Amino acid sequence: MKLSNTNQRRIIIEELRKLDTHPTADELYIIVREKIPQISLGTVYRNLELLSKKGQILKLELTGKQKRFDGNIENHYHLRCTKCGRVVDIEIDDMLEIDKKLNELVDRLSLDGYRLELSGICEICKTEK
Amino acid sequence: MKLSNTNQRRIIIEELRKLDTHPTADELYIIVREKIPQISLGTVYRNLELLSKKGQILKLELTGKQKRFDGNIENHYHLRCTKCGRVVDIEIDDMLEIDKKLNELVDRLSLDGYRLELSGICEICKTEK
DNA sequence: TTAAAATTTGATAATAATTACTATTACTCT
DNA sequence: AGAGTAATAGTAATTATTATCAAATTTTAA
Ligand SMILES: [Mn+2]
Ligand SMILES: [Mn+2]
Ligand SMILES: [Zn+2]
Ligand SMILES: [Zn+2]
Repeated sequence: MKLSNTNQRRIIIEELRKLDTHPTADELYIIVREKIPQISLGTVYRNLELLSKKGQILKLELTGKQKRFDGNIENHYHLRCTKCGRVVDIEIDDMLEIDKKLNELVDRLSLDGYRLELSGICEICKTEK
Repeated sequence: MKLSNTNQRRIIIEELRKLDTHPTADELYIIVREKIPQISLGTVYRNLELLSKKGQILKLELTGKQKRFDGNIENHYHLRCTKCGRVVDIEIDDMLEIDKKLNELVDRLSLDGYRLELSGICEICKTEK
């Protein structure tokens, strides 16, 4: 099935792509309402789900009860801050090697993939005493 | 605060330790009711939460909406089956190396830890059909 | 041993996050 | 433009989990 071009859908992707905060559906809903005040929360949920199925965005099912979404579909890793709960992108060279090893494992065992989540204190929490 | 010795708590740990299926709270509730028919679901939730905080069991927050629990607190890895949804233990030599690398990373960046979940078809689904 | 203090329980209510439903509206394709 | 398909807003329902609280059980310590 192909996706129609609706205003709602376009704004949802646009606004998500502006963020690096990995918002939850309700967080993005608040932002999108500034552009389309009458949009419903269900529409945001529905589209985030659809878009992630189509591979246009990422759905992050990490620890914590709410799903989060990411407009950046490049292969990268996330750190969940144990203090503030933020999910932040992590850029480490070592990851390349670990990623390689994990992909080898996945290939050899004919698996689908893996999900890796680091946890610790984020940079923001580190700097602000 | 120390935990009292209640019959409910004892049976919950006992039954969980007999399983390698990583049951959800409601799945374990059904099993425990065979020993203590009047036990309430809230008691099962409460105790699983407490016991995991005390480190006596593991709480697995993997993909999927329900939390799962594990009586085996040894360091080991899990595979979520994309077909049947089961969570199964995975025993692979490679994991040792990957684990080592990940722990090095965690140490060097002063993180807390990491969470890794593999996904693919489990052995049971592979053999049947 | 016993009684007060602390903890836990079962029952139930409440909450949080997500999904389902549906009449109406918007897109798409010709 | 008009038929056919898909999506929307608004709302209800569902699912998983947590909270509340009086009664029961367990612990502590006299
Ligand atoms: Mn990201
Ligand atoms: Mn296990
Ligand atoms: Zn933080
Ligand atoms: Zn399976």
